[in-house]
Amino acid sequence: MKLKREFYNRYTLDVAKDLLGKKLFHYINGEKLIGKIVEVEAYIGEIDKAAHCYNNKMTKRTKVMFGEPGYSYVYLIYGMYNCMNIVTEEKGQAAAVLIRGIEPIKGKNIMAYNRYNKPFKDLTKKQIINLANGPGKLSMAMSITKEINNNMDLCGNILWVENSHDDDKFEFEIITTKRINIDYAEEAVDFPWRFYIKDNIFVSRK
DNA sequence: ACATCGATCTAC
DNA sequence: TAGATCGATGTG
Repeated sequence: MKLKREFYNRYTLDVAKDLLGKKLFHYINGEKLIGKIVEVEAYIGEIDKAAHCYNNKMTKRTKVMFGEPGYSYVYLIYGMYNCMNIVTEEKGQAAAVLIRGIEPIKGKNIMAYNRYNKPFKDLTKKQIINLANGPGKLSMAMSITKEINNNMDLCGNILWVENSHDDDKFEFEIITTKRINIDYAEEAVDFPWRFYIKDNIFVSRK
């Protein structure tokens, strides 16, 4: 079932943990690309020097994070890669969850072409692992770009998240760590706001 | 107008 | 471990 807005309208750390194991959908060119979310990070504007919206700084780019929960925040990083976030908490509270890793479920052949320009069956074991185990990689694999997918309502029919009965069958343990590549963020460097599924091979790093 | 830099990835 | 690569942002 598609997650409703109420799911996202909660404390960001809870949303982040609860997104693990859920499935990210992107309907594009008549095909459904699906990946299980295995790694996330939380960003909360008010107190978090690592967040683009730190100190509730609203710019053209960060505006979406101040809006309704359940919208996408997709931005370009290092001039080359897209990163996808999901806006959380009530309107006016700037916060989001960065999706950092997915396990490819459906549309694997398209993902393989998006990443390596060849069919899934020709991928090496290493390339399969590297299909979507990072925020830039998963955006490329799932054809998510800021031009098309930023500020998109996840309660719509293009980009959304679902839970399923399958999820209940698989118990998993959540590992909590510091976030990655935010060395500039002073005390926020140590916030334990990264979460991932223990032992899942599609997590970006242990 | 212009300088700076990044919630990354890849190849060396 | 360094280089790619460019839009957003801040400053003047």
